[in-house]
Amino acid sequence: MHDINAIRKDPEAFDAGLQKRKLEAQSADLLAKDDARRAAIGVAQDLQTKRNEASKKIGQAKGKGDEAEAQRLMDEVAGLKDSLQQAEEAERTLSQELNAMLAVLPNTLFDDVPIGADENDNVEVRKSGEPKPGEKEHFEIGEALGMDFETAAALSGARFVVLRDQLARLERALGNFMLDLHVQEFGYTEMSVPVLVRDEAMFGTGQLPKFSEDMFRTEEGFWLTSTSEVTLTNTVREKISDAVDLPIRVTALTQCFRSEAGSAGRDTRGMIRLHQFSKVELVSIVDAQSGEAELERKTKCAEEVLKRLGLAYRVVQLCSGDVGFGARKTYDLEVWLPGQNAYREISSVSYCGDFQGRRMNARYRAEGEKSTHYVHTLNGSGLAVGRTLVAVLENYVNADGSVTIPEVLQPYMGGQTLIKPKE
RNA sequence: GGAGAGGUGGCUGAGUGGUUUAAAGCGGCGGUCUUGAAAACCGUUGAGCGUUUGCGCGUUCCGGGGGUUCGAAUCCCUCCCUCUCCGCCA
Repeated sequence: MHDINAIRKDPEAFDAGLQKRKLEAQSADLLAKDDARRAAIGVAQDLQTKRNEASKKIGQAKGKGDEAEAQRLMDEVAGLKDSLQQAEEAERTLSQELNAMLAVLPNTLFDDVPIGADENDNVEVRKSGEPKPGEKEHFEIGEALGMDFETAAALSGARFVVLRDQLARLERALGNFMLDLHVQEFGYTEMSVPVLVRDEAMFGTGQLPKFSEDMFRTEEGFWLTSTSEVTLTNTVREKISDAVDLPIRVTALTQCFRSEAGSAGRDTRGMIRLHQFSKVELVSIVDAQSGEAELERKTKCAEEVLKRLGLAYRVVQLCSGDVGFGARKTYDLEVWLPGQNAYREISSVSYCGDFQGRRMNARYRAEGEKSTHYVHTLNGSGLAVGRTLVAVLENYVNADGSVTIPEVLQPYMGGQTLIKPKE
């Protein structure tokens, strides 16, 4: 959510920011609405002042037992009520209209975000590891090991998967390994959170009101979280934190649910793009000064998972056309998939400034300061577990169809070093 | 699912239609005293919005939203949440 005061102060800068997102200038419309709103507030407040003064006098007269005087005063302000209600209604309506306009505007990009149309214009920042050649895609490798799309289709339809036996355990091993790394070495606090949330939580992180069609909703009105960014970030909703408690770094391994409404025909085979997948999420709540450093730190935390798994990857900075709605700056981690002969997104790490903090009304109080500030938020995958499983299969497959278990995962697999197709 | 009780500031908690401000306590901050600290005592301490160069002035907020009234924390409607008992249940 944007700060209308900031827009009023520098409308040109705001419109320039929208233009970088390929959106029309809107400051004129917003400020016109804001002017009307503030005028309405002034009118309503004047009437409230009159009413309060009159009511006080009536109370005093009644206290003295002077009913005639009280009645005279009441007659005097009889007309006030209607005009006050109208003024309050006008103020309410205008505020709601302004908020509705602001709620659908994306965050302002940082100056260093490169201009571009889509993911093809993203800029490579660094690379790690040597991309290997390979022939088989993960679903070809996985078939013999317990990756079962037919059964999943019978249960739930397209874009679901059933993992059996050693693959199921490998998925669990990956999740546990990631959580342990972030908790033990990077100071994140592990959380177990709901996957069903209310409208307010989805609004706070920016999924609502604009992206309702990307998510699933229950008949009771709950939303299934598309990422635990929603729950982890909203833990500070409507709260005022002490600056000494920042940064708050939290992580969770949850199932994520996405309708994939706009992606028909993309990644239809395999487990790259599913309606349900598990992901380890990393969220930070920080003060206004620490955001950019935290973005670099979090990116490194996510990268470390890939390094320890021995997977080649690259870091790209998203261009203006690819940065998400709530973010000011985003790094994607792309893992090398030999079967696809390509780097594919496996993590996305974003700095949102105070955009979500303002939507959540989440604030902090700096030491020695009386006033409050909105918290700054960051989120990133650390990593998408399903896609990491894909990467392990394609990078560690052997000629006989078996898959070597990366060393760091072996303790999580009971010491097992290899998973083999059934005879 | 049935019945009942509740939601008040950072925390505890009083306040059932009015007479200046949501009492009081705790916690926080400042001060007095002290070599220093503790204790005691004194003072101070909510979040927004509008307006103003500023001091300030005004206004809203007692779970959310509406309503009744000249006037609402207090009365009415509605939604959300918490707790207790019963039922069901991993």
